[in-house]
Amino acid sequence: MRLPHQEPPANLAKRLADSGLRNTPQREVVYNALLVRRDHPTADEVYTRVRPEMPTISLATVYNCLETLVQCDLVRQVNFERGPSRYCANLLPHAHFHDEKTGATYDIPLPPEVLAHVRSVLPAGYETKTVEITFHGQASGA
Amino acid sequence: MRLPHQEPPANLAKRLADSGLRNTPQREVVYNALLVRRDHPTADEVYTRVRPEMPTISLATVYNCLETLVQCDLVRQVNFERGPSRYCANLLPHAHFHDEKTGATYDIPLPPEVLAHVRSVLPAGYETKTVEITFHGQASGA
DNA sequence: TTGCTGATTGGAATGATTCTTATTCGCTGA
DNA sequence: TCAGCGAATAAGAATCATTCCAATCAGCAA
Repeated sequence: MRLPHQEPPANLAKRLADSGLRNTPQREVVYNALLVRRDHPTADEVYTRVRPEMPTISLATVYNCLETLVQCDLVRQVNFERGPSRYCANLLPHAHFHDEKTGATYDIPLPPEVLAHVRSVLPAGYETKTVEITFHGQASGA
Repeated sequence: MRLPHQEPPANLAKRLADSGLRNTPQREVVYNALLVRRDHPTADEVYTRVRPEMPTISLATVYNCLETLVQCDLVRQVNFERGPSRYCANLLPHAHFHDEKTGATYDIPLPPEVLAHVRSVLPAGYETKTVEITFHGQASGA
């Protein structure tokens, strides 16, 4: 059984082409880093993870690649509490749980009916593309 | 009829005392600035709004006061998309709507049952204190 | 009045991100 | 295959929000 949120990396080239952008080795390794370890790394963390494989890549390029991926809708950029941005390759509807003790972030799947219910609170005249839901608290190991 | 989200500023002294903190003129003007104009200002905007009344206040103090107010649960700090933090004196449960065109932020009241429904997606073992819900889109004038 | 503690100031320092500029790359057409 | 062109990358400077720091300052207690 293939996990539905495991987008095959082949999508990258297609999505880039659809946006009129080129595929490059840098974009591939950056995207792959996000697919391989889905722990919401910062740009800097992606940078250090990617350098063993591509030692000449620059931090600026990592930032550029991440921004490109976000614009191609392959990656979600996540910000809470004024720290560095974090990046997330899970494209299924999900909320984030932010553990205030450890700082870790977990994906929480979001059933369509919950999402619909949340959207229903919007008065007429508010057109929304995306909804972000973030829980703050702490996750017990149990 | 008094609007339920209009906390009388008298609360400030009490809340500060409850936390073992002092009330100061700086904290008062900063808190008042948030009550008077509830448009989710940044620290810098609060700074410029407050200076006419208190020209000697420093930006660092504005940051300090805002942080204090947040810790006393009198003010919510809001972050989206890696801009400066914004501050919100509305303590009723509400979501935020962020207009991507104008950059404005609107409060969207959140009925308790919606909030409960959202919380219900959390698996066992996730203890949460706060939930943040942010819509991104654009609000039509109509 | 004299200390004491917490609060405020102003400026320096930090950290994440963006900008700038030069260089390189990859593709297209000759 | 080669020249030309625009996009992408690299390296470092610059920016912006925020925090830190050291020196006062204010209010209360002895």
